[in-house]
Parts: sequence; structure tokens; C-alpha cells
Amino acid sequence: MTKLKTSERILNCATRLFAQHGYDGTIMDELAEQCGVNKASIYYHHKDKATLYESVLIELFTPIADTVVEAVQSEDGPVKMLESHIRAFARSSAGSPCFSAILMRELASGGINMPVRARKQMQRILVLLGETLQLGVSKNVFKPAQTLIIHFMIIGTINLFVTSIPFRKSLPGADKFDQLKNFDIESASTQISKTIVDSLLLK
Amino acid sequence: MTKLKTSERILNCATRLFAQHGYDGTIMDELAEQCGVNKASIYYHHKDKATLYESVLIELFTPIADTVVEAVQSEDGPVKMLESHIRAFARSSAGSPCFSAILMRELASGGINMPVRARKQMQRILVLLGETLQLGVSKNVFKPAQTLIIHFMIIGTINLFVTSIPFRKSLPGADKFDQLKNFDIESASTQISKTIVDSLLLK
Amino acid sequence: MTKLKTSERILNCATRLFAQHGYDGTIMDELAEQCGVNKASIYYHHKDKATLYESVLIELFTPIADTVVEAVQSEDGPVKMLESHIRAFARSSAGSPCFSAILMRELASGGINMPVRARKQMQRILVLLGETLQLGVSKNVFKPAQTLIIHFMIIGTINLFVTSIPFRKSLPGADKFDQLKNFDIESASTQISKTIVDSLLLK
Amino acid sequence: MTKLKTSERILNCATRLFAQHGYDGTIMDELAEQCGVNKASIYYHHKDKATLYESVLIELFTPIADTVVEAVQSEDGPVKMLESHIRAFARSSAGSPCFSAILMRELASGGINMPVRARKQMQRILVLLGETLQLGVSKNVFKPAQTLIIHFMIIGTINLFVTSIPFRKSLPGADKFDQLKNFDIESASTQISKTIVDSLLLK
DNA sequence: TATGAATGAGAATTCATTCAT
DNA sequence: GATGAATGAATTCTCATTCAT
Repeated sequence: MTKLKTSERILNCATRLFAQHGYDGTIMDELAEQCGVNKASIYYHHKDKATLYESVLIELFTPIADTVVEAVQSEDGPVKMLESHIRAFARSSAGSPCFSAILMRELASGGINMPVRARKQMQRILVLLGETLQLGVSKNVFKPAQTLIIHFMIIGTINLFVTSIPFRKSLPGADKFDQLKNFDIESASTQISKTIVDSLLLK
Repeated sequence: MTKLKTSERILNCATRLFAQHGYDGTIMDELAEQCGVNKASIYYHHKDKATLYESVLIELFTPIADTVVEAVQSEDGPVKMLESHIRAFARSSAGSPCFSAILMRELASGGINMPVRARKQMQRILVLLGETLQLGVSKNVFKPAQTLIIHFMIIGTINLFVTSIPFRKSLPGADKFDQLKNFDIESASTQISKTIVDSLLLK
Repeated sequence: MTKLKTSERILNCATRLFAQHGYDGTIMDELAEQCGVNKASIYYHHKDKATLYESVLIELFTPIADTVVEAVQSEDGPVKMLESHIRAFARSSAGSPCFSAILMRELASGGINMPVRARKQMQRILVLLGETLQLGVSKNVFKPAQTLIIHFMIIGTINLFVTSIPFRKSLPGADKFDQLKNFDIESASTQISKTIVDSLLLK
Repeated sequence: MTKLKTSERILNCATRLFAQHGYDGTIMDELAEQCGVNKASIYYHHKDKATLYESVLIELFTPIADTVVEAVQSEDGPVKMLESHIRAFARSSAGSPCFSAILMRELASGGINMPVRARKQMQRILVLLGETLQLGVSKNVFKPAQTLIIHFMIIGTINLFVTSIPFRKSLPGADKFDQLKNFDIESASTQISKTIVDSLLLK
């Protein structure tokens, strides 16, 4: 009900535009127009484009890392922890769809330009995963595996799943029925989870 | 040995720049400078930036799809075919590292702006995967699975693996030894392959 | 006294430059410099060169058509109306000297590229002339004549008269005395008027 | 039958393009394409754009001035000479339609940029007219009149007539029947001639 | 806070012209 | 004579940012 403060309206709009067009493809004029404020107002509320982008990244990445960490911490045992990790990441990615697009673009640049604070959030997730896998190994539940590869499987797959919705509609490779399931993040997350857990489990 | 023709030199350079900076972040002046030609020469050989970008995508995507298709066709049986599919995609991605970065950015945009001819190449790979999985199911080797999710696992993971080399160097989560293995596309591809095949196999 | 608004200053300057150099010969940088604004300001106030040109034409043509129409409407009888038509057109052409140059260039292109709204203004003048001649014929004052030819005589002659001032100075064919008279739009307009009316009158 | 020499083909094409688009609006690339020669060939045959333009003007203006002079010299008496002057100018303008468009553009620029040799041709016509009028006055056939105004009437009217064919088709002011006559240079020339002679004759 | 106007530094593209063959 | 390729100097237009009010 409360009218969003201008500063936040700008931030929200900017998030969407950065996700759609990337940093360089986002134009401040268009941002002003889309959030219905004067161009100069953007600069009143946010130092400049680069800083605005940083704010967007932090606002976007922090709650997702928080969610994953909390979800994992509330579980017992490596399998449940891993499943929870994947589910939490999938759900929160799907819940803030700009996140995936922005993360993918950043990763395409090798993460080189990502502001430190945003990068730290991704590291929290990676480190957490490493600990879960480690725990599984030490409890003789999981085979040893390369954390990074598993991490990439999780975020790579889910990023693509989330960003590809429009793309998928143009693909002939999936039939109607598939199509339907394909838009359901829960089932996707479950399959990823199963795939990874299956292959990690000591039989 | 032979001096590359200007047109191709431009194309090669452009591929690198588009991979590094994305479409909007790539500047024609810089491209001219980097490939040592006059700015106007670029326009002599390539209609405009958008068309140049299209050419880059097609030159990049076509041989990769070709390689994957050939690799799969030369194998017998769904398991070997799937392994071959993943290995071929991993190798050719690693072999033309601009591919992953460019593909990721395109996917971040939902593939919406991808020229049709480039998109078709990705579809060839997806359709091929679908056929392999289908074959596996019909031969009672594989459980049924969503093609698209498997496809995303493969390309999402490998894309990240390939594009993340610079990123990984700044991560504390991996020790020296890990680090080493992490740069080896063969072992990464093997693990992805195992993970996916394992989880698909009917025990 | 009052400082002209930037937008109008640009319009005025542009009118002059388009008259001097034509559309293609007018350079936006030069325009910016001549009206003492930043290049980008031109684009702030006017969409692009083509649109600016359109605005120039409309600002130029409308008051001239208005003047002619008013002048004719305030007269009684075909002879006075025709005289008034010619005089008003001559005076207002001379009073906004860019008009003739721009009109001539447009007519040289066959009027093909003239924006519709500008063309309409010229049509108002032509239609008005047709009505006056018609009236003259129906009142047994004028012989029948081709409206278009008369129209061309009026605007062709006056356009040349107005635009030729610099040209004439380099001509040897006219002596000092002639020269003097030649720069007087009133006497020129009178002679054109006489010539045309004389030849139209039923003796 | 004989294939036109390249140099002349270029000249012809250039004439058309300069007439259509003016000097600044004519693009050497397009010229090359339209006359089917390599761009470099144009520069082999013609020093540069400016020189090519000069050649065009001279090729265009000289025969017209020649025709008018010859036509007038072959007549006896001021009335016939004037009629012949107008008719010859009208016919040759209509016969080389690029002439009118180019002349109009030049006159719109005040003739300032016209190469001397081209300007001289127009002066021949003007001087000739002056002599004819003078003769008429001295023989008590014509009232005195300003040569320049008469000159402007002739060339202004005929230029417009010739260049306006496409324009006229979009005008509502003329009916079908008029329309027909309007495209006939002979009848136009006759009416102009009558108008001018009528008004000059001492009754 | 908000806004219309302004601006410098680019960035894409074009164009007349030249060069090597 | 002819041509494909190259190029420097424009030229149009854009964009992030700032200023005055």
C-alpha cells in the first residue's frame, strides 16, 4: 500500500533492466522513463550507474545466499542438507528471476567485474556446499567429488532453467507435456537434486 | 603461416571482444584497433555491428554442433552416445572458449535476440540429446528423464566451468590441488558424465 | 529583448543553414556552433535532422500561406484579388528570404520529399489562385487560363527574384540604375502583377 | 549502338543523380553502382566530385544556351525573336530535364557556387533577352521593361513546369483536363510567351 | 526532492578519395 | 583501363552526468 520510495523504485527498475540488457545495454534515460522519475533524480539517489549496479547486485545476491544458508542449517544429515541446498537455491532463484540473468552475465565475464560484496555472497554458497559434501564423505555417505563441479551443476542448471522460459517456448525439442513440467521449478529442482545425490551416494 | 584475410581477422577479433564484453560493451573503435585495421574497413567487410555479431555467432556455434553430432553418431549404444555427447561438447567448448561466454550471455537474454541460424545449432544439440535419451529408455538402459533438464545440466555446467577460470583463481574455497584438477576439462567432463549417466541408469 | 528559447534559436539557425546549403549540405555540428549550443542540445529539442527540417518547413510555409489567404480575402473583385495575391506572396517571400531558397530546392526535387504538412500550405495558395481566376472568368473579367502556369509564373519569378540578389551582383547585364530597381521587391511584384493581369484581361 | 565510353556513362549518370539529389546529396558510391563501374574508375576518369560536377554543368548548360541563341538569331523582329527565345528555352529545358533541377538548386544557392563557365552560359541568355527587349523598345513595339524580371519569369516558370511533373500529380487543384495540358511543354511555353508578349506590346 | 535543460565524451556509420595489382 | 581493398576525416546521433531552479 505504502508508495515505494523513489530510491527503491529506481532500484527495482534497474534490477529488471540490468537483467534484461546487461550493464552496458542498460540506458539511464530508459531507466528514468520506466520508473517514472526524472533522470536527474536517479543521480540524486544513486551516485552513478556503476554504484547503482553494485547496489542491485547486493540487494539481489544477499537474500539468496541467506536463504540457502538458513535452509541448509535447519537440516540434519548430508543428504537432506544437500537436497535443501539445491531446493533453496532453486526456489529463491525462481523467486527473483532477475538474479539468474544477472549472475549468468557476470559469470560470462568471468566474474571479474563483480563487486567484492556480491562475489562474497556466491562464495558463501560455495563454501557451504563444500562443507556439506565434506560432511557426507566423512560420514561415509558420499563419494568424494569436486565441489566446484557440483556447484556449477547446481547453479548452471538452475540459471538456465530460470532464464530460459521465453527461449524454451520456441524450441521444437520438447512436447506439450514436457513443456508443462518444464516450467515447474519444483520438479526441475527435484530432478537436479536426485541426479546429483544419486551419483554421490555410496551404494 | 598464411596471413589471414582482413575479413577473418576482424571476425576473430570480434569474437573475442563480444565474448569479453558482450554485444553492447564491445566498441567498434576498439575492435578496429585490436585487429589493426581502419574502422572503415570493418564496415567494408561487414555491414554493421549487428550483422558482424550474427556472423560471429554462426561461425562459433556451427562447428560445435557439428562436432557433437558427429561424435554421437560414431558411437553405439545410448550410454556411449551420451558420454560421447558430453565429452564432445565439453572439449569443443573448451577449445573455443569464446563460445561459452557468448552462449551464456545469449541465454541470459532468454535467447530472444539470438539470430535464428545460431539458435538452430543449439537446437540440433538438444534434439540429438533427446534422441539418445529416448533410445536409452526404449532399450531399458535409462530411466525416463526430462531432456531439457539434462541438456541444461550439460551446457550450464560446462559453460560455467569454461568461463570461470579467471573467477576461480580468486576463490578461497579450493585448495591448490583442487585448483589443478579444476582446470582440466577432461576430468570435469568425466565427472559430469558420470553424474548424469549414474543417475539415469536403471540399476 | 527577451532571450529566445534554445529550441527556437536552433530552429532559426537551422532555417538559415538549410536555405543556404540544402538539407544534405547542412551539418549538425555547424548548426550547433552557429547557434551557440551543444550538439547534444539540438537532439534534446529536436528528434533528428529530418524532423528538424520538417519543423523548419512548417514554420516557414504556414505564415506565408496564411498571409496570402488573408490578403486575398480582404479584397473585392478578381483583379484586386489577383494583385493582392501576388503582392502578398512577394512581400512575405522577401520578408522571410530563407523561404524562397528552401522552396526552390524542394521544387527541384519535384516536391517528392516535402513533408505533407508543408506541401499542404503550397496547395492552399494554388487553390486560392484557381478560385480567383475562376471568379474572374465567371465575371467576364479574365480570359480562361491555366492556373498552374500562372501559379508557376508567380512563384517561379518571385523565388528567383528573392534568391538572386547575390547572383545579380555579379552580372554584367544590368546597369547601376537597373540594379537599384532590381532589389526593390515592390516594383518587381508590381511588374509581375501587371504582366499577368494585362494578359488575362478581356480587352 | 556503339557502347558509350565509360567516362560519358559516368557523366550521364552523374547528371541524373546531381539533378535528383543535389551536389551534397549525391554519393560517389551510388554513382559507381548506378553506372556499373568501379568507384576507383570514376576517379580515373574525373578528377574529383567537384570537377565532375563542373563537367556536368557545362555539358548541360552550353547546348541550351547555344540553342536559344541560334533560335533567336534566325528570327526577324522583336516579337518573333522573343517568342522564339521562350520557345527554344522551354523546348530544350524539357528535352534535358536534369537541367531545370540543377539550375534551380544553383539559383537557390544564389548561383554563388556555380562554376564560371556554367554561369557564363546563363548570362548569354540574359544578355540576348536584353538585346531583344531593347530592339523592341527602339522599334516602338515594346514598352520598356526590366530585363531581369522578364528573364526570371521565363526561366522561373519553365523550370517549375519541368521539375514539377511528379509534384503535380499529387495536387488536387487541377482537373483531369487541365492535367493533360499541363504536361505539354508546347502549350505551356505558348501561354508564357503570350502572357509576356501581351504585356510588353504597345497597344 | 524533483525537474527541464544542457553538455562533453563518445560511438556507430558514412563518404570521398587513394592504393596496389 | 579496371578493380577490390583500404583509409582519414567527417557526420549523425547517443549517453552518462551535471546544473540551475
